[in-house]
Amino acid sequence: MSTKPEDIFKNIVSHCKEYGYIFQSSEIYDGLSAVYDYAQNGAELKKNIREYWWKAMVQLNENIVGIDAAIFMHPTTWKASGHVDAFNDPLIDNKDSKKRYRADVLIEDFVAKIEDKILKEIEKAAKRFENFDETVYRSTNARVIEYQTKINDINLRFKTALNDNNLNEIRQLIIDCEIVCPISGTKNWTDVRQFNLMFSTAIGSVSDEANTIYLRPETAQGIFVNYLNVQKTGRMKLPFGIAQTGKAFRNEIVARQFIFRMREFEQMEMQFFVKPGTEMQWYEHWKNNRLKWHLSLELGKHNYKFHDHIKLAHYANAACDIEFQFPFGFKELEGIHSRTDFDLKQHEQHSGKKLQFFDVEENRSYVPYVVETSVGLDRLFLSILSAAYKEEKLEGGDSRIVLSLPPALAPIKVAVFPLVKKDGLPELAEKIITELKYNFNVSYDEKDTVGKRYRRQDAIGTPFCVTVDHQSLQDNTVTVRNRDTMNQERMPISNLLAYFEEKVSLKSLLKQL
RNA sequence: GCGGAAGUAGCUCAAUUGGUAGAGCUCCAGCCUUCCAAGCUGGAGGUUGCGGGUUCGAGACCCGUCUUCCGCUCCA
Repeated sequence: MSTKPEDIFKNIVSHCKEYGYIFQSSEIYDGLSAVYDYAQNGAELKKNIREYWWKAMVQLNENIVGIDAAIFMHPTTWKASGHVDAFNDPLIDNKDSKKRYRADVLIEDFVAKIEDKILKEIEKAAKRFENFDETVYRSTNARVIEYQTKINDINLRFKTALNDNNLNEIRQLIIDCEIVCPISGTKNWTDVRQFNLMFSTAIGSVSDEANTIYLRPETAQGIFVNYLNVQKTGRMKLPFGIAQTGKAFRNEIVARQFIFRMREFEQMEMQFFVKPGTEMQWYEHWKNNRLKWHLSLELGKHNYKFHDHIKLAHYANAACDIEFQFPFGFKELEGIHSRTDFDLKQHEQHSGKKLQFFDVEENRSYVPYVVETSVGLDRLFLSILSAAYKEEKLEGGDSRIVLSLPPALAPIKVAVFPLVKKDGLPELAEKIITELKYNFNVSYDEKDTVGKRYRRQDAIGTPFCVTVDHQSLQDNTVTVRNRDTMNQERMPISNLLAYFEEKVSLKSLLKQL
């Protein structure tokens, strides 16, 4: 087992498979690229993370409610959000420089270059002639006319090709224009390919273009389209938030790094609706609040940092990421964006419905501003797992692999062992299991030496092991072994429930917030 | 998507020039009865990712394909 930093990530990925956390999707059919399944332990951990987030957002904040909107949404939703137009780019690669370009941008840049030439001609002419009339010049100068004709031809072909979705024609246009790659200077182009970031499918049993719907690329729009419904039926007043967890789907060009970037993934988002003008104050509030939530997991303060966006998306007036130090470097974990009133206004326009809030104090209606917190559940899962994964060297040359998961998030909270498989010890252990199983996920193991059983539980991150020995039969006490310290403590069986309740429940995490 | 590398048991890896697919760990059934892995016996587990080709013979060589890793590229 190597401890070189570049190997740690590989080891974590293997560990995930070997101990039932994450399997590749459809593995028996050679797998499906960038799609993964959560296994028996992974599903528990993921569920616990989701629950912690949900309680921190919804249960602890009186003015935040949660919804569960459908993955299928009316197609117009994605026109309004900008996903249909903004993310359907025809792409082309130069085979020599290996650089990728948007085919439409290459053509537009080429057209812009010709237009520059026309402008230069006009500039020169304007200096030469008095009483210069640009319109006349444009319609009479042979060179300008030639340029303009070329532009018109290109634009016509380009427009037709786009409308017909004729990717071959777009490529031919690039070749005919003799457009070269600015890096390699060659015209050695691949085919033009369309990358649709959204997955589409057909609703209804008869396939028909009009029935195309998309699998949502983000959960946020499910919140925006329900803004008014929730505000009215929940009698919500600004500022208030709507939270949601759920699957989203993106047809990534390159999806890699295990579960960090998957085609199907789960988001945990909260859209916080505020009075315009107060958004920066709430933006700061949620930045701090969300970082505090992450730090409560005690995975190391040094593993987190803010990354402010300098280049903002079209809908935002402030944005930052909370980044986490993954084994492959600092990467985005959660985004906090001040989205202005962009989304609600877009939906107002496309739906024709007013999505406003009546402010009693000001006696007027307005479209609220939105501050968004959006965290990837799968990335959060990976961050927790990779921080928890430890290859320890113990005294005496021993080593062990332990997942030091936050106890409240561990898939199994307590394992119960009979020290030996006889003398009535298994029976007493089973009795303890029965007492604990209504409160916690518990596990029983009687196979192999007790030391081996401890290691097995360490590997899946079980925070506590209870061992029943011969003394237990006499005085009803057992030993409780701590995963991280490996220390043992003897206590009465009757104390176990309260002891574990304090150590492994979400309550202790929530109280830190 | 491009370039490079890889794919053999659940895991980690062997298999000389192309010549009978193996080990350790894990797992299962027992033995032992032990508070921190690696004691003993037995057992299960493989069309060598998949498909084709060359060959008397392919885990190895060739072609295709799928998946993974690294770099580039893209990223709401």
